[in-house]
Amino acid sequence: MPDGCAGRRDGGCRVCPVRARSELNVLDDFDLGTIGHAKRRLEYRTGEAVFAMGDANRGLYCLSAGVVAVRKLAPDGQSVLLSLAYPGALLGYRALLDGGEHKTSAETLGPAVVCRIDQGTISAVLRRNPELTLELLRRAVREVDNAHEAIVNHATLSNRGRLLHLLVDLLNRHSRTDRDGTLVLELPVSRRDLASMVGTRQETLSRIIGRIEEDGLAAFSGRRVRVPRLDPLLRELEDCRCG
Amino acid sequence: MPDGCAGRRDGGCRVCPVRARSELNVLDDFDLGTIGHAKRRLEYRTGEAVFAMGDANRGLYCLSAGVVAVRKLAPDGQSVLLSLAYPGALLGYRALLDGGEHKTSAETLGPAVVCRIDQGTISAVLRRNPELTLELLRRAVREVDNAHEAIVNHATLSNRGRLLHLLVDLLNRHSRTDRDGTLVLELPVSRRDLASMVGTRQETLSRIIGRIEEDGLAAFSGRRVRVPRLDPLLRELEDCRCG
DNA sequence: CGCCAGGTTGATTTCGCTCAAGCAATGTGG
DNA sequence: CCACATTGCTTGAGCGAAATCAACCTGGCG
Repeated sequence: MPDGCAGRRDGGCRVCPVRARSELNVLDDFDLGTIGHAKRRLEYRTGEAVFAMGDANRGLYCLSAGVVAVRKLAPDGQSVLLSLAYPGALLGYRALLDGGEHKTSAETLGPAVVCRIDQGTISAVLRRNPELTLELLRRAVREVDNAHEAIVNHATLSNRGRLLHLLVDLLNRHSRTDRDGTLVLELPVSRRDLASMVGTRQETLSRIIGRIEEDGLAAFSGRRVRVPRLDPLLRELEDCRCG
Repeated sequence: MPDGCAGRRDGGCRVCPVRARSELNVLDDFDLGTIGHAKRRLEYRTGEAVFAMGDANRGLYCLSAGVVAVRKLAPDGQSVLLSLAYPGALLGYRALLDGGEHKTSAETLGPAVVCRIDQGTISAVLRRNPELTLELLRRAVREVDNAHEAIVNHATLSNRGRLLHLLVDLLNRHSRTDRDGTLVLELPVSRRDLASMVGTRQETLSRIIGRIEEDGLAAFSGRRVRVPRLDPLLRELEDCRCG
């Protein structure tokens, strides 16, 4: 089981420390009790699908522990990794709102725990709490902004620039500092997925990584990345943007 | 002045045929009266900015007539055309919601009329109408989906494929059928912007257009595009996707 | 031991970018 | 009314980056 005691039966959502980080934290005790009763706690192993593109909406998912990849399948079969979700993230809210099928798929990248709140319950709670709607709206707005930024990055940065950008993001998200001050990052994804996020082929990615290592910006070894100094990385990024 | 009698003083928003197509159509007469009083009708000429990236939020904009380009300025100065807005579209709702600066700019592509509802008024109306929040949420969700689709297209389609895709979109949006059955499309944007939407340089775009003309799929002449048959265009698009 | 998935490396080719010139339409000032 | 600049678009030549195809590691596993 992954770390985090979230989603346990005892106390339900009311005391769930992960839930408190999600948009659901605007709910009062009553509604938390309601969804705490109605929710189902689901445990996944690596690589399982929480939902898949084309699936009918079955409610709202609250990621309690683990990391989930949000992908979209292109008509030609190849998949594009759109984003990573971490504990506290709500998944499937888009399909919930337009009542249609999921337009993305969510797949665990490691052991994970997800709580599902069935459609009837969450709809009722939503109707009772405009606050929650507003919070979801803010979330959606952030997501639009992120997507726009991704589009702009894709249009203006080089492959190398995008990889560096992604690295900085991931470093901010989950890196620890070694005793000698180097940042250590455990990549949550495979090379293939990494390439998909950067928007290139895995072979090309491999070469880019090689060049980054030559430049001494970072050292890759399997899924472990060691970054001795963050500054040169950021400086490089600035150069990519403005040059 | 562009076509459409929308946004006139007489009757205010209540009778505005354009407003009825926007998310504001969930409001009742009372609230429509409120915003009808508070709104200001703004007339723009070609190429003027409704708001610019970095501007403080000044309320919600309802596009009444004309076409508006939504852009994002990259740090290096080049601009990326993210989407086009048509009458009935609400603009600036994202900055309104997170209370921060505009993260995109909106610029008229021709003479246009926009109604601005100041922040105080629209905020009050929003508080009173969870319906409207929900409607905006649906809108935001659609926008996320669109952005995701754009990302996937960018990752999987060729330049030619993306241009064809864009053409089909634009044909659906505003083309008229000639007497001999050919579709005639008046492009709302310059070559430069077209290139930005496709994600390429204008020179490259020019060559792609040349090849499309050679293949007899469409004839470009300035901003006028004539498409004799839609089917082969769609077939090509399918090929681009699956091949 | 052989197999296999995930990853790297190499050789080749294709594609799109850059720089540069050309061209048509439009505007401007003398 | 004409010389001249400006703008928007097209065309061309050369080059560099990345896709493609293919071979080759390397570690895990039956």
